[in-house]
Amino acid sequence: RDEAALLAALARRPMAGFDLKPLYRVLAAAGQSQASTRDAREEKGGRPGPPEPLPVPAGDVKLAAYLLDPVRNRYHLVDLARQFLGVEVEEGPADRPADPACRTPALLGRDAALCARLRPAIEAEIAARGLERVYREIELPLVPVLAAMEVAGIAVDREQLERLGRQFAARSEELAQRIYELAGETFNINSTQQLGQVLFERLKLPVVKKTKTGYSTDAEVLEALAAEHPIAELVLEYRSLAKLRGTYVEGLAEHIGPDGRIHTTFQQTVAATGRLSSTQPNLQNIPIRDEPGRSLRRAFVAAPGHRLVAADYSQIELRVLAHYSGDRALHEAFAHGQDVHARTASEIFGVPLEQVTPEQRRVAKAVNFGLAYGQTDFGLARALRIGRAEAKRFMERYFERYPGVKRYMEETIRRARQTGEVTTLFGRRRPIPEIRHRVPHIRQNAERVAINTPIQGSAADIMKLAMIRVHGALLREGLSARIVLQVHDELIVEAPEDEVPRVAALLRREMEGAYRLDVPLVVEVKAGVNWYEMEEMNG
DNA sequence: GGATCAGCGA
DNA sequence: ACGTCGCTGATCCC
Repeated sequence: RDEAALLAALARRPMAGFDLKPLYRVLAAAGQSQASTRDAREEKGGRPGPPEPLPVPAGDVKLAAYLLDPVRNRYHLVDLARQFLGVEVEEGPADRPADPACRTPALLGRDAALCARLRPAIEAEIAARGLERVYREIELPLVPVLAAMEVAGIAVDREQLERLGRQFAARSEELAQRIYELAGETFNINSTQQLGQVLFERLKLPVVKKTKTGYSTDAEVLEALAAEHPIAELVLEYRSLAKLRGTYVEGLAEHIGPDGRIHTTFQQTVAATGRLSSTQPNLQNIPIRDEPGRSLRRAFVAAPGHRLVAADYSQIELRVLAHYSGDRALHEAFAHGQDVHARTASEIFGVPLEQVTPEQRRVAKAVNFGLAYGQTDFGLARALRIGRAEAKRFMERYFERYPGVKRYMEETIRRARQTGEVTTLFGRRRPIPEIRHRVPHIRQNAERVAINTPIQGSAADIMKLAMIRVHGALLREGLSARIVLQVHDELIVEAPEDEVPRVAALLRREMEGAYRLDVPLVVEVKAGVNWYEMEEMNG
């Protein structure tokens, strides 16, 4: 009653504050329940009008502080007060939202006052550092979008999840028994310590790699040991099933709400590059590469009468690289809609595009990927399991054929060394003080960060803009479809069946048009009743 | 509670 | 030293 009126009043007026997304989440949830009662009332009276969109926040000092220094591990009001106002205070409700004890009128008022004093100070710094656009045009407008996504959540088929859990458990049990037989004793396979004793002391297998504290038993090691002893392969499969059961089946089930949906939290001030992250649970790392992990995606479903529509940017990071570097060959590949990995294979192996073999393409793909991360010949050699000299030849060939890319990378490092930071397309900044470090491996690590951040960060800028556009367009066009997930280069929308064609077209239009690069942005759209089986909707 | 190891995604 | 950015679970030790 009073609360509903208060929320309605808040929802009408742009607000400034500290970490507004949780409040927006409350407002979005209130708006949603209001809309559903209104729809029920108007059931006989024709179509309901579009819902009132929440206003873009007028300011958020936490977001501003993140843009000023995206590498910090926290953005507490007390730290900002010290840094920008020179005042020393104890933590209040803004910094301890989970602690009801500090939610006193005095401290609530104090935090509000701190916030009000901080805003002009921090926003002046935002303007001075050229961060006005990324702040006003990206991060602030994104707040209501993320809040709406979190409130929407994604529907999960608990039965399906549990069915998979039972399958994983049965196979897991089978593997454990065979592992104990081969080991000659039972032990905790999940314990790296105990597993190390079994493999390297009891079975006397060769030690290929060590960790700080003992034997390494990671997948790379076990794959090498597979040639020596049959236990290794069994442990590998056991491990992957243990991962699926613990992290995904049980971990996800705990987060299914009374509405049958999982409502993740998108973190907007965590990733140093400007990406979002997802927690409680993380829905940005649901398995896809291999079965049976991939089958978990069958448990992510559309509500009855709905479909999931997934739209992903094709090769967005390489397109950003093409844009930044101006490299002719890379431009040409994208301008002509070529398969870039095949094109790269054709360049480095010196064969016509049509004669590229799958193996050559696989190698080229690894080179293309590694590039954006500043991978070395050593790393490429390990990834492809080839010799270092051969890897070095591939990389040299690559840079011969894409000289613009080489120039761009050298220039990026040079500028980073000069300024101590790198920036993205939208002017997002990341300081990299280590780029001048005298210890080579620290400096080289900084150089990789300098190469990767503008690429990953610009792709993040583009995706965030696209999310704002898609959310706005869905509301404007009076569609009921809603964005439910973002996975870095992919958006998942839940749409009523009859809206699917319009939503697919809208996603393509708004995502491809989010930003104008020197090469086209291309979006691939798929739809289905769950996140596993999706049919392409291109054309 | 925190460090370490491991493994999932883009 | 060797690939960027994240998050979570299990174990082990404090």
